[in-house]
Parts: sequence; C-alpha cells; structure tokens
Amino acid sequence: MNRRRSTIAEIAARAGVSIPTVSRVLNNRPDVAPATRERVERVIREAGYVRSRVANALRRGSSGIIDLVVPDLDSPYYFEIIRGVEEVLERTELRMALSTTHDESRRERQWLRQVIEGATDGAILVLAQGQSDRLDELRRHRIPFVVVDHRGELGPDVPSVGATNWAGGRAATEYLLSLGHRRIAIIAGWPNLRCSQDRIAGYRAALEEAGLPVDPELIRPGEFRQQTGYDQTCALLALPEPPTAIFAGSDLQAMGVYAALRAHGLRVPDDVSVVGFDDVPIATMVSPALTTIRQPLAEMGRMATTMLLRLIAGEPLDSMRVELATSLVVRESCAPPPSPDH
Amino acid sequence: MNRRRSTIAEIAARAGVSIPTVSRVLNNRPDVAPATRERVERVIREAGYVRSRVANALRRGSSGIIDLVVPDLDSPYYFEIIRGVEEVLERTELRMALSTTHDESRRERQWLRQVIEGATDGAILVLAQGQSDRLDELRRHRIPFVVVDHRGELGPDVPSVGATNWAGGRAATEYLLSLGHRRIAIIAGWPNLRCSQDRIAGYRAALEEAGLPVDPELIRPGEFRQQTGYDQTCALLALPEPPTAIFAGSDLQAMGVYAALRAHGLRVPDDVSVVGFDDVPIATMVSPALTTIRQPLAEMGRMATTMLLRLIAGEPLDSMRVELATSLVVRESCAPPPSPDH
DNA sequence: TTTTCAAGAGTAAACGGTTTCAATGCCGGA
DNA sequence: TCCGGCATTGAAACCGTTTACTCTTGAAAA
Repeated sequence: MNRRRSTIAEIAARAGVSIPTVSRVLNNRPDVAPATRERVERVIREAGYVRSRVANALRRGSSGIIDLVVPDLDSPYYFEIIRGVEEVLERTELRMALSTTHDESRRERQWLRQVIEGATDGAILVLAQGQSDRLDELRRHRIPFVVVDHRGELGPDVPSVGATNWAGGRAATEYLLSLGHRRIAIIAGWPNLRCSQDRIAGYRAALEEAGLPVDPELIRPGEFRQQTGYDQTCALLALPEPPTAIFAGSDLQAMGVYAALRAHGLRVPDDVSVVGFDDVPIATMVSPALTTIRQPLAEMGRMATTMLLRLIAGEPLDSMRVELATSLVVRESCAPPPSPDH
Repeated sequence: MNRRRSTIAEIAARAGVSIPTVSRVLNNRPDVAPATRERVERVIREAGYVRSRVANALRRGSSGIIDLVVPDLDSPYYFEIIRGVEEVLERTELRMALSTTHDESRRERQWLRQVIEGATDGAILVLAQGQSDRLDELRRHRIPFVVVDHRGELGPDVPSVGATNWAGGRAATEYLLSLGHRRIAIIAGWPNLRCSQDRIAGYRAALEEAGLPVDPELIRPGEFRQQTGYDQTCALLALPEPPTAIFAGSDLQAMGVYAALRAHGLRVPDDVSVVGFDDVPIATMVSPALTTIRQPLAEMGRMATTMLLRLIAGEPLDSMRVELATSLVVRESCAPPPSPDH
C-alpha cells in the first residue's frame, strides 16, 4: 500500500521537472512559472510528500529544535517555566527538546555534548547553580542561549531572565509587619544562591526600615523542598521566643511549614502566619489558601523563549538581563499575631 | 579564537589519515590500527570536535529524537508521565521532544506534520481522546509509537500502556464500604472516556457485590479538574439524601471536593470521606492527607518508553497492551460515616 | 535584423557524515 | 620464491535538500 518516505527526486520525476524546481516550489520561491508550480504542487499533494527536516537541517544548518534544560522534574516550579516556554514555541515551527541535569556535573557534561552535537538552534537553561564554564562552551560553539533565574553570579553579557527577588522578600516582610508581626522568620534557599541572598536582603531592608532588629536565629537556610520547611519550622518553634510569622522560600517549603505547625497543634493563621514564594497551583488548593509572593514563572519562560528567538534570528536584545516583577498575593494564611497574653 | 564547528575532514587532514578512518574511530570500529586510532583520538580531543548529529541522521536515517505528545501542561498528571519518560530516556542517547495538542485537531495535525517531517525515531502519545486516524498516519509513515492511557477505543494491534481502572474503582469503593459507608458518590470523567467507564464499572461491581443498589444520582460525570469536583460536590450535597463518601475521579477533583465541603461547613473525614484517584504529589500535602487510588504514572511513562525503545530496535513486544496495577493508598481523608442520629 | 535582458528551468556542488568496495602491505605456508 | 589471506586504509558513492551558476528562449530595445 505504501512505500518508504518519498523524496524530492521522486516528485520531480513524476512532475516531469528537475529537483531544484521542486525545491523552489516547496520554498515558495518566485521564479517558477505558475503552471509548473501548480503541477508540482498537485504531485506533492497526491504523493503525500513531506520534506525531510533532517536533510534540510544539514544543508541549511538549523535543526528547528531548541533545548530546554532544567535541573529536575520534581518541582512544580520548573513545570510552570516549561509551560511558558511551550506556549510561545507552539506558535513557531520549532520543537522543544527537554532534558534534565539533576545537578550532576557528569550528566551535565553529557547533556552539553548532546546539545552541541545535536544541532540545537538555541538553548534555554534553567540552572540551579552557577556553571559559567559550561556557558562559555556554549558560546564557543556559537549556540544562542538564555538563562532563566540563574541563581549564581553571571557576567553582564549573559542573556538572562529572573524575578525581582529583593522586592519580593521586602513585600512579604512588609505585609507581615503591617499585620503587626514583630518576630518574623524567613526560611530561605542555600546562602550561595543569589536569589536567596536577594530575598534575605529584602527581608532585612523591610525590618530595618521598620526599626526592628534582625535576629540571625530567625534566618533559616535550606533546600526549596517540603522537608526543609518542616524541619526548620520545628527548629523555629523550639526557640525560646518563637516567631509569629514564617516567610517560606517556596510554596513547597510552606507546605512543610503547614505540616509542622499542624503537628505542633498550631493553627494557620490564628497562631502563626505563613507566606510562601512562587505561587504554584498548589497554593490555592490547600486550606487555608496560601498567601504568597507570586513569581511569574510561566511569563519568565515565555520571556526567555522570546529572547532566544530574537537571538536566533540575529536580532539585538533590548536588554541582557530582564527581571519580571514579583507580587504579593493575599489569600488566607496570614492574620495579625495572637494577642501577647496568649 | 575559535572558528566555526570543525568537520571530520579537518580532523582527517590534521591526523594525516582519510575521512573514513576518522569515521571508524568515531564509531569504535575494530578495524583501525591502535596507533592510528590513538593519533586520531588525540586530534579529536585537541580540536574539541563533536560530530554533527544532523549529518549522521541524514545518512543513517535516525534522528535520535523521540516525540512525547501530551494534551496539555495544565495537570500534574501529565508531568508525572513526562518524568517517567525522561527517567528512562536519560540513560540513552535519545532526546525527548515535548509537544502539546491542546485537544485541537488543528494543532494536532500541525504536530503530526512536524513529527513526520521532523525525522522522529518514535513517539509516545498521551491522548485524551481516540484519534485512530492519526495513528494510522503514523503507521503509514513507519514511525513506531506507543499510546499511554488511551481513553478511547483502540485496535488490538496498537501498543499501549494504561492502568487497571476497573480494579481501582472497585478497590476505592470496597474500602469505603468496609468503613461502613452505604451512600457513596462517584465523580468521574466524561462517559465517553474508556477509563471513566471502567472505573464506574468497578464502582458498580463493588456495590452490587455488597448487595447495594446503584443510585444514578450518585454518579456525576465531568472534567478531571478542580472546578468539577467543587460543582459536583455542591450538587451532591443538595440531594435529599447526600452521600457520606465521595470518590473523585482525580486528585485535582478531590481538591475541589475538599473546598466545597469546607464551604458547606463539613469536615473531612468526620462528616464526609473522600477518596481521590492518581496520587499526584499534592495528595500528601493537603490536610487531611488524601486517601487515593495510586495510578503509577511515572511507571507508565517508563514502561511506554521501554516499549518504544524495543519497537525502535525492531524487537518484538511481549504484549501490545500493558496495564499497570493501581493501588489504594490510605491516608487521612476517610473514616466511618457519622452516626445516623447526626 | 541584431543585441540585450529577464524569466524559467536545469546542472552540479555542497552540507557532514557513513558505508561499500577496492587497494595495499605484510604475514605465514607450500 | 610465490601465493592466499588478513589487517588497514583510502576512493567514491550516497543520504535528501538547497543553492550558485549556467543555459535556453522569447520579447523588448536599438
């Protein structure tokens, strides 16, 4: 019924023209006589011919694929970014190749090799840590790339998109202060991550502006996981003077905070207020719904992709570093602190 | 400092050998003299040469890419599957091209064209509805594929992996019966979906086995979304004799059930018991933690990928249709029904 | 009528590898 | 010493397109 995939040569033979003519028709070149074009198009349609993207890529030098590299697929955080990337890509002819690094340098090197040999048109890197040497290698191979929310130090010439972490840290803290809280803890990412530093700085700024001291005991670093939220909350509650509000570094951490508070018989927001960070879908599903700092993850993915497309097209970027605004989303997990006599 | 990408010809020239010899070294062919191999390898290393996958693909006819097609990226459900696929793919040389159909046939046709012209080695299709004609087209183009959790009618010769929906529906219902519930509602997917039919059949089987009547009022179809869970729960509560337990078709729906019950001042599990379906990460994060039917989504992704790899390798499949076992995961959202005098 | 030019179509090279097949050199056995 | 055979290596074809360049032809310009 059907043979192997047909080639441009077959079409040419059937239509009684030469190969380049078919190619011209396929690429809508103007220098083809209308009658010829018509005839070739009919044959193409009849044969159900689709041209080989591989051969095309070889000749043209572009593969039609862009790589999206994320640390892992364990967090809803990355999925939001993936969704954003997919959204703009689906309007183009490009395909998205998704891969993970798992933060292992071995895997990452392997990935890098694949990216390079894989004839990638460009790459979007969601990196957990600073791997500038890898970026150099990409640059050396002339592969356009954009970094999303890079949490380390970046050169000023690296295209990247992030969020306003400092403002987010400050906004959350100010909100809690405005409710009357005076002992506010912050659970953050590891101190070597830039985003953590920024958020803590925002937190400090709000506190200092309010004339409040910064208690180092209330700054708890860790991973952006649920477990960290749980463990650090337990540690905070064991303090002589526990906080009345906890600002978590991620919504996942906040889920851990919820669990730890429940385990201690404390209620949110009556006994302790909680603010998250990210605003992933889960934040609206729990009870009480989580007040959080919204990080526009899907938008970040979209923005990174748009930037990459310009880079690929050879157009200049308006700005190498783009920071999208975080915003406070008030839900139900915060209230004024319990009265002192409690 | 660095020129364009180096080619095999340059390497050959530098090493003082012919092009085929370099190719042989690259492919680890045995028929190269050790000394020559050594020399060529050194040059390759020095030049930082990586071979073009595109050129390779053209000659060899395989692109090193497999397509993963999902309906959308809105549900954690799909992410679990994606994760499973990625897990086995990361041990291979293959890359994953992720795309969405959004259930629109236009998008889907476009995707199909891309898949075909994109020189895909194979495809994993997570389809929401039966699109057998599309499958035919894939087959016609000799592209190996595996379908995950196809919810419609499939020919017996279509490789597919799913879960034991009937058993899951039955297990959930039996569990609720064992707790003493007698009025058990089920919120399901649309009736045209095979998985919904199966689950409802399992539900009926358990009820009939217990000698209980099946009240059509208690079977509520809808989408697998939170909103559906909310709406249908409201409808159920408005019944003259509301159920004491609700079996939701997805964990997301169950979140809607939680919200509706809370809105009506009812407590889980004291007033109403809830069982979910899927066991996505969120199930453990809410309070009370959701008792649910675990669907091994990541395993399904892994299994589908493994099957696809065999198909690509030309090996025969042990079985065209694989169903992975669902299992009841008991957490905190179920309890015996409230006493009748309540 | 001759020259010029543009449109339309074809020839061949290129893209960067892999593979088939033939050629070479060196070895041992007769 | 001659020959068959094996280990290496190279020349050339090929994968399916695109593209630079050439060629033909008919009409307008001179």
